[in-house]
Amino acid sequence: MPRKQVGIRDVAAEAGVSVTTVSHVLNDTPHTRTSDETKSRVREAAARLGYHPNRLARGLRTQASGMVGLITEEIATTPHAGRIILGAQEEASRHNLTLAIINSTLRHEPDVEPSEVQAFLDRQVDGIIYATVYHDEVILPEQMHAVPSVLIGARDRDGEVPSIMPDERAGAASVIDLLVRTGHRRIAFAATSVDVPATRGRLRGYRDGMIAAGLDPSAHVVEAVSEAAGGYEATMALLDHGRSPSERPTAVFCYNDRMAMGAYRAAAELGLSVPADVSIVGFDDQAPIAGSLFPALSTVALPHYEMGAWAVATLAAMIEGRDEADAAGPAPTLLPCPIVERGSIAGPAR
Amino acid sequence: MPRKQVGIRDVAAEAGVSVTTVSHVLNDTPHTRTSDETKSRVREAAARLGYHPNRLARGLRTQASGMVGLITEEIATTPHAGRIILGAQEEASRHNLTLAIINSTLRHEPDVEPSEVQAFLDRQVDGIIYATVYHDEVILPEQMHAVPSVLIGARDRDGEVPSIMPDERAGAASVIDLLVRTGHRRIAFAATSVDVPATRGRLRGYRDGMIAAGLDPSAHVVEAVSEAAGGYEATMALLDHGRSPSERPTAVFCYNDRMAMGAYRAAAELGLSVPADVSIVGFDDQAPIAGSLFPALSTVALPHYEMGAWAVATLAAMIEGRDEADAAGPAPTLLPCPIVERGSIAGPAR
DNA sequence: CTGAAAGCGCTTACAG
DNA sequence: CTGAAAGCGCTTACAG
Repeated sequence: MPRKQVGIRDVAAEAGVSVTTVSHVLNDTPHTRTSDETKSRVREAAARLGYHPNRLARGLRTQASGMVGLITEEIATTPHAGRIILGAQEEASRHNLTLAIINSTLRHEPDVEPSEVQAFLDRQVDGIIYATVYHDEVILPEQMHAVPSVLIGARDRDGEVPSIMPDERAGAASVIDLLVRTGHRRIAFAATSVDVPATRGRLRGYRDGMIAAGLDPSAHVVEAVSEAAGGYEATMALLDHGRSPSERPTAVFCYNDRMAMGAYRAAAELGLSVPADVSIVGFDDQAPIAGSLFPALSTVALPHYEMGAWAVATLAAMIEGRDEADAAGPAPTLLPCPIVERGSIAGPAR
Repeated sequence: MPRKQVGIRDVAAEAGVSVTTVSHVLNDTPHTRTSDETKSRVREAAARLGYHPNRLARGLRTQASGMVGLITEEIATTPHAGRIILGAQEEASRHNLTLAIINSTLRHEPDVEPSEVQAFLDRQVDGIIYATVYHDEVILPEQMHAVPSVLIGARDRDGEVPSIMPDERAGAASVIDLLVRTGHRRIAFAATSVDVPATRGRLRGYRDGMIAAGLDPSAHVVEAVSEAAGGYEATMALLDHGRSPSERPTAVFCYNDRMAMGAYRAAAELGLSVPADVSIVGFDDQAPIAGSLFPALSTVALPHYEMGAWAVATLAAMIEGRDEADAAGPAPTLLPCPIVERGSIAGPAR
């Protein structure tokens, strides 16, 4: 191992050509003719020396660092963030881009902190992704327009930056449709009341599904906190409200998997078996929960990986000035939330 | 907003000084005298123009990119990875370093893939972190020694790279000690048999704790798969083995939180209340589970955030050539696994 | 088909 | 106390 890093000059010397030629050969520069013999001399010299171009130097010269910056809001509190990062990273690798990450602490004002954007701009990133799962809208700082940018999980208030969100509404509607097709008619919704896009989208989807099936969309809706405890309470209220079995819901759609976890407990305490006596579905496909419940929970998955990948792919298109760049447009792109069927749905007991 | 990025030359012109002076003033270069009047002229000019030094150019010149690379193995499958990243990122910010991330797919050979290391080297990172949670030992590629490196969750077989691991053994022993002090004597271990550091460490810790209390370390150990289903089976076997209540374990220490989830279900089916009839403890403090169970699960936390932060802090020390760098030494540093007490431990029923 | 030279935006001996 | 100049390692018109 040579102690000093080998540079393009070393390769040129080794191959007996100029650095210009080395650069052209190694980069396959278009509109450049080099004899095959020279080409292979250069390639062999580079290989022999173990030459790897310095991306910093190249970036400085080409004004393109080959880096994209991902600002994640509260990666700490969202266990999903990992999959967004994974999707972004893998897509970045495909485009030969490097992904840098900065975590942003959650702020109460719905606007992105300039200092984190600036840190990336100082590094000459070619693009910036801002990922949030909490806001409807976000106000981007001026600086973010200096470079191609995309938004995950929020809409740009000014409508200038492409954004992507899960289609929670369609996801919820599709799982209601599945329950209907499985034979259920009294389908309850263990809802929650925090005013974020997810709560509204899932409620709308539930209503869409019920109405499409000709069912009453408000007869079996109960609100509770979006935790296991809330799911327990909501399900208790739903299934044990002094109702006769003939008017009791046969399926409970829970706002999220944590609530579904509470719903399982409520069912168990009421002596109801899942899914024989009551079907339960969740939302989120949250890593350890959905697969660890018994029976395993049927739920609706959030396309985190896909959103991360979409963000980088869109950025890459914008960076390369391709047409897809504008195709995104100001309205948020919606990504489907697929149903993950496991074992918690069955036809209603007759 | 000026369309062209403002450079040090613009600041020099605006302030009426040379770029040398601008650089000295803005970097507070030691052994350099500049009149206060000039200093403030420069600073004002920089502020007025909104000047931010190009880190790429600075990196090229100083041979220090200010970037550290984190290679995470299978971030996808380990929900914990997020906290490692968070710890690394926040510590990096403290050192004015930028964190870049590459995901590495899990390989069967216990050695790090060179191409991912090379990708970072090409970017002139100042240091590399390789994070794994699966291996005992890892064989690092030659190239990784070109730059300061640290290992998370694995030991360097060659003993050259500092590494950090959770002290699973001490963590397990401490929670057994807690159960003993709470009055338990028949403490079972729902173990698992995969041969990784975590299984061995937790088993040893369990034995340490039992022996320290003068109890039989093998009377109540059952092995099962490390999932909820395994925890259910193990707990069933442990609590319902045709034993009389007087010889039944009063506490079950589960290999991980997922198994604890199954243990809860087993207890419920046996009509045993947690923690009145049986105390249950887990390990991992896995995000949605531990807090979502009822009662909330007492468990042992893995120091993911701390390992990420330690890695960057150690790297920073090595980069700056400080003494702490060598203090780490070849033996893995062990980080404590703190007990997180929630509601699943109580004194044994008399 | 190949190369000399300028320049990306900084920092840093060195000179004055 | 301040500045002219070299150079980090590349790419890219441009010339031959």
